[in-house]
Amino acid sequence: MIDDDALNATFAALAHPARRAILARLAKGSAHVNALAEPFEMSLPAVSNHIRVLEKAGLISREKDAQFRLCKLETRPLQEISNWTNQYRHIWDARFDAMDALLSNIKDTD
Amino acid sequence: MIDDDALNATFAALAHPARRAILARLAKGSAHVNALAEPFEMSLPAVSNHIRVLEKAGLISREKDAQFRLCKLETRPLQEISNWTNQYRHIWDARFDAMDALLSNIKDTD
DNA sequence: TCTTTAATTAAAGTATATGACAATCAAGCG
DNA sequence: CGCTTGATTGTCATATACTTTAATTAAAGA
Repeated sequence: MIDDDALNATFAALAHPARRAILARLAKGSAHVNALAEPFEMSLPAVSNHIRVLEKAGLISREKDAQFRLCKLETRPLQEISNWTNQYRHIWDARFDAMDALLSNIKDTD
Repeated sequence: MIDDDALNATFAALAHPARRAILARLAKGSAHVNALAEPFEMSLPAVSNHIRVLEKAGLISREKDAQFRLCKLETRPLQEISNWTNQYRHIWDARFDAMDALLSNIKDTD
């Protein structure tokens, strides 16, 4: 299971609200570290570390631009967790169908 | 952001391969704790703790049956991370389209 | 060169996660 | 009741996560 490690890293990275907020910000466009840190109460080193975690999980990439680091959202890990989640979709579909049938039945006998 | 805590718990729970393996097993049907622990090298208390983490995240529920605990997969948190991931789907769609256009262009000028 | 800006690294503290083993609880059975 | 089975709780050790402050690197500009 080679991508087991990848899933571990991706899920762990997404488990922190600050990191999800950073991704949400990057979904609107690439940004530098200071700009990403600005909305947070946290210190800059703390944000820098969150960015490092996101990069190690492949959720973002960083491009050097003089003394700046331009951070960009990467979607591959998100696609992977989407695929992983889809393994279970038939189960919630089945339960929804069962619920639906139950409700129809109640309505019919009403 | 009330469901921020829920997402934290769900993503953190899914970040451990043993816990994902337990969910995969439960996708095939409900099972008792000992049955869930059987495939693992880990001690039973360790598995019991993983199950506790999954339950706190709402990913499973437990039903008492004499001295047994029947564990059942719950899909709501999985649907929630599916929804969360869908926020980003337009980005990877857009990038795929851009890549597609680029490849078409290369083929046209070939 | 000296300074400013952008960002990372280092050191340190607190907290939480993981897992082992031992002990315990709870329920059913002889 | 005493025993077995299923599962949890307690205690401990190790490791990793999160955050801060202080210091450092890297690049640009006066």
